Amino acid sequence: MTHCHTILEELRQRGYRITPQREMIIQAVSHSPVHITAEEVAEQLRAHTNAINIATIYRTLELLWQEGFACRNDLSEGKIVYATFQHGPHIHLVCRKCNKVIDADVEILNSLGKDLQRKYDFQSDLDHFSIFGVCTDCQDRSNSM
Amino acid sequence: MTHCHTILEELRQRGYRITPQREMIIQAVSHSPVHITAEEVAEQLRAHTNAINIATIYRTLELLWQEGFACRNDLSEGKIVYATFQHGPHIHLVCRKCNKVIDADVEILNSLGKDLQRKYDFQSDLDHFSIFGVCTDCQDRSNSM
DNA sequence: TTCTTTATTGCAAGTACTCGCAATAAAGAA
DNA sequence: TTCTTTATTGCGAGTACTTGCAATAAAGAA
Repeated sequence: MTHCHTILEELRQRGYRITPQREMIIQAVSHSPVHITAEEVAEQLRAHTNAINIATIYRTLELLWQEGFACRNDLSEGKIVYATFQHGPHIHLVCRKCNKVIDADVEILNSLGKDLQRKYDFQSDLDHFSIFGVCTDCQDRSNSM
Repeated sequence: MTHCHTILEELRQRGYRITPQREMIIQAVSHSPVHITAEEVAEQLRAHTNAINIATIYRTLELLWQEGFACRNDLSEGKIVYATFQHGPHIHLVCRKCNKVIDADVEILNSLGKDLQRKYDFQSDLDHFSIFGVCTDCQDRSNSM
């Protein structure tokens, strides 16, 4: 609740307009305990109203990402997932062979973030981050073939 | 030339079949000096033959990625780009505000790769890697608003 | 060389997402 | 409160990519 309102207030202050559609979409994303897709937001909202267009949902999710209120991850499932930063930062190690996702510790990225800031003055989004590669099981599998 | 044949030979040894389509697609990708999209591969191949279906191109690019012969990057331009490892590893710092892409040094990721290997036995694809964030210019722009 | 197996292709339909444009409505001004 | 400006929405069309399935053809066996 509080979190939603913080985002809405910040958006207003940055000159964006607060519409009922945006309120509902932000509520849905920031209350979701897990990453959520645009289609899942749409499903949730259809319970309350059938008056929100899917294009608006895509646009709002893009906005939340661009303004730094949400992360946006391609988990190689054919869909992009979004989440607000309510639920603690983490890294996804995504296996490109079996699509398994391992959640890793953020600490591992601390020094990288600082290096990128220092060397390139680039403020990197490392809080919810995906790294592709090959997991243990799939490494073994290809060795034994 | 040599590079193509290495990939083809390796694929055959892993039990994949070598078709004229795959040969042409691999040639196109591995000779491209820059990242290339599926549609760009199709354009190039249309010069030689008009007999390759776009679905085959997508499938072959996916295969090259899964088997570790190509990288696959979402540069947030609405298209996915591919490249083989001919042209030296690098990192893309992609600005989520203005979509600018800064090429960074790979060395910056060396310790991360080792950490992920050690802690999670995860073999990460860090050779052509994208990191989203906000570039210098866009940081300044949002501070002054 | 011919046969057999089955991976791969092409096609057409489907899904995820984007974009241009006219209509609507938020937010500040009067 | 009403007016004005212009960001935002909904719609429909378009793009990027995926998938199921029958037909084709690569690769090893005979």
